[in-house]
Amino acid sequence: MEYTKKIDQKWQEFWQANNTFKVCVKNIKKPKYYCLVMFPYPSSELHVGHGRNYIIGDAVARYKRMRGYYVLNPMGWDAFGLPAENQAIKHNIHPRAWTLKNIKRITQQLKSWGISYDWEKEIATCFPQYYRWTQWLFLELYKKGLAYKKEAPVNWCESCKTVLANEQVIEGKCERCSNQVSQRNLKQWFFKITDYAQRLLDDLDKLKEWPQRVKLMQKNWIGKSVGVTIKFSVKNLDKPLNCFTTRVDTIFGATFLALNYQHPAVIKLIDDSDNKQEILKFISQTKKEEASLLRSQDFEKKGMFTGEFAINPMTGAKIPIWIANYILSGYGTGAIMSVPAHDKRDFEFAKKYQLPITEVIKEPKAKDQKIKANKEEAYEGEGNLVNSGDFNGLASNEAKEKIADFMEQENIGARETNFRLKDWLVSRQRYWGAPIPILYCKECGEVPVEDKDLPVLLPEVDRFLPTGKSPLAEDKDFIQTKCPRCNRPAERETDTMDTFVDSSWYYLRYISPGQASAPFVKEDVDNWLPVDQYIGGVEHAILHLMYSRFITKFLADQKKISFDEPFVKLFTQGMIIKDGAKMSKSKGNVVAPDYIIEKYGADTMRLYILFMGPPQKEAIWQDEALQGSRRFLQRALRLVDKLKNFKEDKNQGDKAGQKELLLRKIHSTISEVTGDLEGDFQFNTAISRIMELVNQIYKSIQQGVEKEIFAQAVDTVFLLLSPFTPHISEEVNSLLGHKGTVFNRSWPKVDPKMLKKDEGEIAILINGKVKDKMVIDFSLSKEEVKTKALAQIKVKKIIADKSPKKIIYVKGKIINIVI
RNA sequence: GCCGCGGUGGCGGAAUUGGCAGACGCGCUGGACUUAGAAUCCAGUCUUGAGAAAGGUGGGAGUUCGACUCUCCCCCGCGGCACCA
Repeated sequence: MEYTKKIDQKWQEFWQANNTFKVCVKNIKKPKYYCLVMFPYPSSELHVGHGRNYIIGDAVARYKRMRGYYVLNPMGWDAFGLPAENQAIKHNIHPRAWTLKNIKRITQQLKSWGISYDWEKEIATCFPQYYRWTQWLFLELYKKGLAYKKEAPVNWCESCKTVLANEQVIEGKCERCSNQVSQRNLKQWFFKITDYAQRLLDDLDKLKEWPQRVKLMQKNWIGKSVGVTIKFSVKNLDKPLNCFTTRVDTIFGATFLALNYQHPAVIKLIDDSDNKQEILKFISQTKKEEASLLRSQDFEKKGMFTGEFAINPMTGAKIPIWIANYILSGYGTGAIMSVPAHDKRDFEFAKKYQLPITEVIKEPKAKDQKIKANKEEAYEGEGNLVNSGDFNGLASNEAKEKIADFMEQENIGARETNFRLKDWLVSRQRYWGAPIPILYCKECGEVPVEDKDLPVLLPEVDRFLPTGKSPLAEDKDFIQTKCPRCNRPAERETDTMDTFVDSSWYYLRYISPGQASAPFVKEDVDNWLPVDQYIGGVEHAILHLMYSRFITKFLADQKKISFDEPFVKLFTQGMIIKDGAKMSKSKGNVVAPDYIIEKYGADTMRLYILFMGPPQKEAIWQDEALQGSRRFLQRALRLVDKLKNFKEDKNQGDKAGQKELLLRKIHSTISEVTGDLEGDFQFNTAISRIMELVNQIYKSIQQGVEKEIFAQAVDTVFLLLSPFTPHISEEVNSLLGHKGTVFNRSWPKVDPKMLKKDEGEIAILINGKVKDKMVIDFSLSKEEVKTKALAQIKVKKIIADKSPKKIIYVKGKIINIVI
């Protein structure tokens, strides 16, 4: 039997005609399994580098189905957003036309790969029937005070005349044109994800089946810090200066304060300063430097003394207040206490400006010469307190608590928790997104669009090129409307929403994609979610996966759904590398899947992609290695022909126990392949074990074996292969006389009797080195095995007159003789 | 700088409650079949060595009867964050 494109087509048509993968959400007859692959941006056609994602997902979905689950495997399009828009601009067509063209093309590609989607569940975020509910979500958040507008600095690319999402700023430069990105203050919409910071952090522990590194990345991104905010009183200020620290144990070493130039107290502090003009000059210079965002590498710490002093509340010392360019405005209070002896940044600054350095922590086990008498570097570790009044001698940990207690008692400080996580900026001054459903009325101010007036349709505009203002702002018909409260003229918000808002809830929509009266049906969503297996690239570890968790928690709080984590199990696949780089169009190293499918068939490509290496690690594409998969499939298919023409030689008998050998191999293969798939989707080893089984079948038929067992072996091979090579497996399944689709058959079962071994080969080690091997009965005792081993000729020769000191026997594996 | 992941033949990669390193595949070498090629089949393929044998999982130490696997130190590569007080 020859594997041709016709087989692919035949079975793809069969699946479509028979609705093989259609799921009726209301009718769950078996345990459900929601398998979800992150939906793509349809901004270009797919290459094999993209393919890995969908092929892994498909293998999982097909396998789970054969394991008896009712599997939902949907697909849709993250169709709004900058990537699609940028491509459309580049090709000078409307983003909608470009997007729809790509959707059509990618759909055809996915179908040609034999991906088993239930296409009736298809969604696209750019259609009004979808984004109507994205707008609904915005309004739900708005009603709860979790969507709000404020002025904030955003990333701005002057060449593209647009704001950029954080993820589009790569090393301070615009992803598209490599221009340096600057910061601008604009009035923007935010979602208050910070309200959920603690829960997003705590619930990471619930996600037992997420990769550790993704959880760590989220943890670092949330960046929780526990510490104390200390009040430093200043003579000329009516309010004290608050400084947050995680190292309150070092307070006695705080020898100056440092403020960001934007700190509200700065104006007052420098008001009477002799060199006010100089300070103002310094501030404007700092501002300029900060806007460049390119300050990471050769950033030089600079600062100026304000002329004012604060009082260290513990020592009572007068300490100078500085403005410094290394203090962040957006974190803590924008002011810090500087402890140069125990913070390397403060140390560097103090050295430069000759500020006092007071050591207050002694490194516990440090040798005397290592103690920073020479003050060449800051000691940032913990230790015991010195020069710290009543707290001398305490260990850092204990001191932190005691000093915090003391400060709270004396009202000079209070315990506080800070997060690095910032609120989520969701507005974009771009065309291709869901309009933000807000209007502005002269009388009533900011007014949400009424639910009955949704969707706020994205208008057709002629010019959607970015200018810095939303293209919607040029459409008078769009802007002008009436206030639903007072019926007076009002204007619409012209910004659109970040595409990550669209994708923060799409997994809920698949359950009832056509639902017109609600975003989803609670009962159905509760039945089908959370997603059992989510599959996608690690590049979404923080953004999309954090936003989705946030939105799910919010909807759970509103009792719209009954679960508060969207994805039970997460799998992040590695990229495909070719010629030393990630496969991408811009690098010119893409491999077109269409060509491979045309030449070798979809299953060859699928098998190769799964066989390349562990799916969670990056894999290197080698054109020649593809031949191996092809060769293997042909070799396996030749068995089907051999089986058809097989004449069992009854006279030959069971040479060398082939019957038992092959039966054992069948069952051990089933067991191992199943183990590989139940584990962390080790497709590569699963496939290699099936290859071994095929090799064994060839050996066995050469030796002579019963036809029945030969047939069973062939059937097993193609059953085990079916999640990977569905077209070929369907074809063989029907050739072997089974009716209908192979995916209605169940996964082969292991006979545990076939795994047990009564005898086998073990290695004989002498002093830990393998010297010989022997076949033994596993029921033999240690003594019997020892006697047998010592009787081996080779062993005798090596041991000679020496006597064994110790013998270790590991049943079924090794015997080690120590001499 | 901090955090995380990784380092095994010519190549992709197997093997970890410590127990025969290199499964499976690619490539390569030799042979069979063939007018010839393709395809297929057989044998070989970690290194040194004719062989016996010895060495070998980034480097160095350690624990152990036994270490790719565990501990400590170091080197290299990749990814994330990057002045978060």
